[in-house]
Amino acid sequence: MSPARPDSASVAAPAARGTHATIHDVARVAGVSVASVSRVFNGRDHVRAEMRARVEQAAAQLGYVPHAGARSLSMARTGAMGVVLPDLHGEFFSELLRGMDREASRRGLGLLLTVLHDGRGLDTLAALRGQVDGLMVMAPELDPAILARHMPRGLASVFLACIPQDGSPSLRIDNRAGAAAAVAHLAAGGAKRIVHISGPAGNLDALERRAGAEAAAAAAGVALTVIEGDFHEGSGAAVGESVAAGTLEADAIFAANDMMAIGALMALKRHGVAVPGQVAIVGFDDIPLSRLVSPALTSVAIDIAAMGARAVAQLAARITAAREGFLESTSTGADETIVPHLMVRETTRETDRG
Amino acid sequence: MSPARPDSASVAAPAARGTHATIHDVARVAGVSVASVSRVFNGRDHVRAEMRARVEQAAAQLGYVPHAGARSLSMARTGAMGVVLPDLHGEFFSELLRGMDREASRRGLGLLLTVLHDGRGLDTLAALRGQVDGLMVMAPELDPAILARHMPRGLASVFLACIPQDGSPSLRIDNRAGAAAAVAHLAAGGAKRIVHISGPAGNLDALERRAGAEAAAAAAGVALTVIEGDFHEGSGAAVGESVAAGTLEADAIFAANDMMAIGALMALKRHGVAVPGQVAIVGFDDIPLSRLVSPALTSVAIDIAAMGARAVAQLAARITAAREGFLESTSTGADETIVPHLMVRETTRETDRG
DNA sequence: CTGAAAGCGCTTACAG
DNA sequence: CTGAAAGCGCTTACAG
Repeated sequence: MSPARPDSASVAAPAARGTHATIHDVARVAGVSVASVSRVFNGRDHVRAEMRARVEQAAAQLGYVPHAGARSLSMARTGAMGVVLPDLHGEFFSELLRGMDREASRRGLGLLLTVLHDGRGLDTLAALRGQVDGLMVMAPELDPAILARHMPRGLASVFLACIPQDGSPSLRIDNRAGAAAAVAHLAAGGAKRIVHISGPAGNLDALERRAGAEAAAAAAGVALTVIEGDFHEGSGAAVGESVAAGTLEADAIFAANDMMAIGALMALKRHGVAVPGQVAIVGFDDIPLSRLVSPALTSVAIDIAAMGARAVAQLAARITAAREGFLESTSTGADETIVPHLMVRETTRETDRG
Repeated sequence: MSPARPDSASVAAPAARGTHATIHDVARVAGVSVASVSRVFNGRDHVRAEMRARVEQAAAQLGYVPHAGARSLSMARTGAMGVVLPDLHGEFFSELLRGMDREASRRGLGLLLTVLHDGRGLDTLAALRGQVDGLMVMAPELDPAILARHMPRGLASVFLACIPQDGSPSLRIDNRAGAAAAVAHLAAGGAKRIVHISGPAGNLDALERRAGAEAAAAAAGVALTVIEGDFHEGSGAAVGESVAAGTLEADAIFAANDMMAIGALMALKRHGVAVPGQVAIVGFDDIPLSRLVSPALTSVAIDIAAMGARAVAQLAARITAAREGFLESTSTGADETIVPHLMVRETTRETDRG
């Protein structure tokens, strides 16, 4: 209705300056109703070939692209899934996202990333309503009650490596079993005094790994000293330094993740301590890097990408179920537990090069 | 209007089953207009304290959360930025996302991820209109013309490491300078026959790095043989094997990225070739891993996270400019070039341990 | 097969 | 300060 800028010489310019053509513009140019334009673009209903041609013509001429936001409002479906992760770094997250993306893009779904910088970001979760169809939440550090309080009510969700709230399915790593396998392996290799570098207190994965390590150590009758780390290389290095200096006695180290294990490994090497000759090492996660350090790191492996893909599949199932009316109280989609396995490499076995 | 399910005993249940309370529900319960509810939640206009209290009461009682989709439709602002990346893996991407997230969450913005699996996914780009406020696109492998054809018209965007289309600003790495520095460093260290493991043909970064390497080799008067790789560890390993076998003569290797450099390094070590004693190695990117392999890899460093953060900042500026009416033809936000620097480590310098 | 109209859940001039 | 109404750009029963 507003007069077109006279200096705009282009064909059938859309309404305002800089603005996109809308479905109304296309309808007007094609001389049909907006309903028909919608039908042509969604292709479910039947439309006459001539109508289709005219609409497609007009759309091409105007450079029309449907507005995803408007569409999702009227269809009550956004085509995106929210991913809520703790502060991201390292290969664990790129692997997880990679797996999620693989499955999501197969289904034509987008991924909306939200990072929780230790707690901050929680309030943005509720704001995700209407922006995503569901949520995948990984928050191993968070008090479940706090997390629960911030979850947008009624939004389908699946929890990764943290305790599920409502009937939401969860994907859990069997941390106990993995840690126990690591310690049993070290004991079988002759270790007598194992140091466990744990994850930060309050982290669920960390707690479970520690419990598994303690159980296995008790079962094998070997000593286990726990030193709290923070999942970063530095805290592993500190332990390595202590062991090299003799402050801390150990013939084996089991770290709650690979980065700490690698930190310890580097520190020991720096001080000329033979690995695994004098001190054997096992990590957890089996990030791609573990294979590349030398000696290559023995680690408890989980298929991180597969876990991401499973999370997407579970969430998709849950969204469908919700749409078809099954209420949320029913736990749709059973929980899944991922059982890790030990990747034995050079840090736990004598190699022929001294 | 539809009769509430009689078995639902909960207080003031929202309209349909499983459905969220809307702004209308809150307005009804609070006994005010929807406009007032909106004002309370947006807090720009003045509202009486008593009104505010009643609305907040009602909202809390109903568990009301504003619908982001509806909001963004009427405000023409989604609060999300689209990130378009090539198939993601490795630390480069987690670093980039980390940097983007840092800046985006500071601004209260979300990140919507779209991965281009070599070309597939391009058609989903247009569908992003109305779902994000702007786009950050990294597509070094794509024909710029093809990319241009698929870009949603009129959506603000910034290009990373690829040629900008319209007046969109771009963030470029000075690949030539970085590669030249690497080769000059090798030549200065005494290398006479350098093998360059390039990235895949058609990749812009790869082309530029190669060009920089060739120029520097010519300038230094040393021989440079180019072998095409694919940016993955395996192709670097293959070159390492050839060098170890003597099929390929080289006293230095410059790889177009770190993963290939590490592949070569591992292969050489496996065959007992001394690094850097017999063959020196330089990589590109300086991913965190480079520091951890042994000997630690000399590499051309770029601050990847900072680059991600800059992209977000540039895009934000561009979105603001577009909103305030500066037309897209004007190139808002100057291009930025990031100059890498050489991180010298053990693969190019004799260490005291033989 | 096609169109007029209502509706998705918000925001925001426009009047009071 | 507050409310009624129009509008954001789509989709989808409902009639024809």
